[in-house]
Amino acid sequence: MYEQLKLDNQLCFRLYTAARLIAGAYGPYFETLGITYPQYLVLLILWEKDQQPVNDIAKRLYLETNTVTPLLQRMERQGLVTRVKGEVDTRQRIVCLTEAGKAMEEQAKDIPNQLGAEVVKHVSADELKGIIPFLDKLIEGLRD
Amino acid sequence: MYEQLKLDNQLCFRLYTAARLIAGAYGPYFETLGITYPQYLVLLILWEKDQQPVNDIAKRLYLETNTVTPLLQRMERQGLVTRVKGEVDTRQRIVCLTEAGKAMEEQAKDIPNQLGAEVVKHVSADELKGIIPFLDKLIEGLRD
DNA sequence: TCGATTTCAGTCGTACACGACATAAAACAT
DNA sequence: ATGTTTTATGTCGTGTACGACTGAAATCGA
Repeated sequence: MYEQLKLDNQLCFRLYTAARLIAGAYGPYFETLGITYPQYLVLLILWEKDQQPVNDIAKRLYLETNTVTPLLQRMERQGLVTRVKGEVDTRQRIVCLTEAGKAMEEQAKDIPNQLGAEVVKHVSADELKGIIPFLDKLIEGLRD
Repeated sequence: MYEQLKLDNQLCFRLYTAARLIAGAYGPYFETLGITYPQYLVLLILWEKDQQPVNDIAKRLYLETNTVTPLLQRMERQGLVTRVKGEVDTRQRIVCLTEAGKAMEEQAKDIPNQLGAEVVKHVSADELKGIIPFLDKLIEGLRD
């Protein structure tokens, strides 16, 4: 039995599990809104700045375009966004919020704090603050 | 623009991204072995203790059985495990390593350290140590 | 300027991940 | 003992994720 092969010694497993469980904790909120976690991330990006090409959204999420494209197509079917041909660069597809997509920001604005309250039951806000730079360095380092 | 809705203020997005990027960093190693990241986790569990029912594996990974079952079926097709009916409780399916599955432990034993060396290029080993209890508390709290 | 290269978005195939549901077997209650 | 409930596993449908690849458009290079 190699010590380094124990599941409990794997940082990666903890990250993978924590990410899934937190996404799961968002579940009830997203169900109400009729969206999923990755769709929520796309909305966050578009609420910050509307009308972005697929590529910018994908890069921001560190996802491949072949993941983001179907995701956006589903969001378009649900009436949250539209995808219009770029005028300057016709290869691009510019993703724009619909009125329904814009309106959802009001519905979503309390979600982070409610989730935060849930999380802080288990870990202190200070610990939470400490984790952020660590994850940022990790992400930056593995970005490729 | 609600401050709490900025992507950069979301802990969850960092966890989600870090988990995906680390799993991606494992990619080349797994490709050599012909397995995936979740399959690797199952192998870790079985290398610790062979012959476990589906449910124990699922609980250990915090996954649903309807995720683990197909995963095990694929691993069976690849000749890494067998799934035999439980003798005490015939509802159970006991998952057993094949010789190929056991042999893979030798092939995998250096992966964690090699990955660790990669990660430590970007974050110190101390920071890494500090993150573990945080993630454990988070996971325990959200376990449900 | 025009052929080679790169970039943008997309399709396709495979593998998770999970909610809803199904089925059989074990455990429980009366 | 037998009907009810719970448990273990599984199927099915939907939605990510990503590698390999494609087609069209922009860019680059000689």
